Amino acid sequence: MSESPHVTDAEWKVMKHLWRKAPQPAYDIAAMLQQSEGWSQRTVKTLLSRLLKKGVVTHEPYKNLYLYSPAVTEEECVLAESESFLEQVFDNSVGNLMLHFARYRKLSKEEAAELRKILKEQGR
Amino acid sequence: MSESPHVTDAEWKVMKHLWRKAPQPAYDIAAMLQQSEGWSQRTVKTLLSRLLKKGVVTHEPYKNLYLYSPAVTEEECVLAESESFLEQVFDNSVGNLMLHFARYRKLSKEEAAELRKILKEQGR
DNA sequence: CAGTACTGACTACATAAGTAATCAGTAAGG
DNA sequence: CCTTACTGATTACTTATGTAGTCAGTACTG
Repeated sequence: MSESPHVTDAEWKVMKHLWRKAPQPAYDIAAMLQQSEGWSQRTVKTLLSRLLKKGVVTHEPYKNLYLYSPAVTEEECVLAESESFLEQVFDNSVGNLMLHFARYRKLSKEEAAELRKILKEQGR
Repeated sequence: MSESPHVTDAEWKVMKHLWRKAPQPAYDIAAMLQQSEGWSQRTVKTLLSRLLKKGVVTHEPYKNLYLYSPAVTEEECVLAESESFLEQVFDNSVGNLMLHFARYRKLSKEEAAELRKILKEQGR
């Protein structure tokens, strides 16, 4: 089930739109991505078909077209992607990963506070 | 210079060996990866050539063969990979990334302490 | 009811990536 | 010196990915 087949970069962008709002007709999704990415409608259609085949999105007939929806939650995808990244780049060491990002990218005050809270909770 | 051309999953594994120890003859690298990944020597040679062409590794003649060395540091690659991951999956929000990993993966006491230190330093 | 404008299905095509075989050169062993 | 065992270079082949075109069906327009 959580066997998410790899979602590629381009496909990921499609998913972002679907997670934000679903169900949606291909047309609307294509329109957005045409704007943001400069892709042709065809390109978006192709990406949707591939995502369908991979089982990452579903569609239901609506009038004479289909309405697309995500079949996996964003959380699941983020998790899968994160795990593979963690493994490949940081040899599965969350510690190193966290240190890396803490060093290279500043957190906002709020984020830092939130993070401290989580650390504290995990503390005991 | 830091224009690291994308290093793929398979190539990344080769780099790990090179970062751990260099310079090394192709033979040694291939032997290790044959063990750990079950790849044929040919496969490793191919990966090395591609890395060479991308300029991510260099080689110097030694006797009748070449000794390979990384041309970019692990830090550089980790950084590049991390930036693109951060952007794709977390829309460039380090905060969200950190929260995600803090929630899904426990840190050891030492790591948590180290992280707190960094947070504190950044605090002011 | 004929034309227009969309839609999804299918097809296309170049480049990347994973995985490996063939080939020619050379150093070491007998 | 000839065979053997390696080496790097070149070539190969499959699947993935990015990007998009063609085609047949259908709903709205007039």
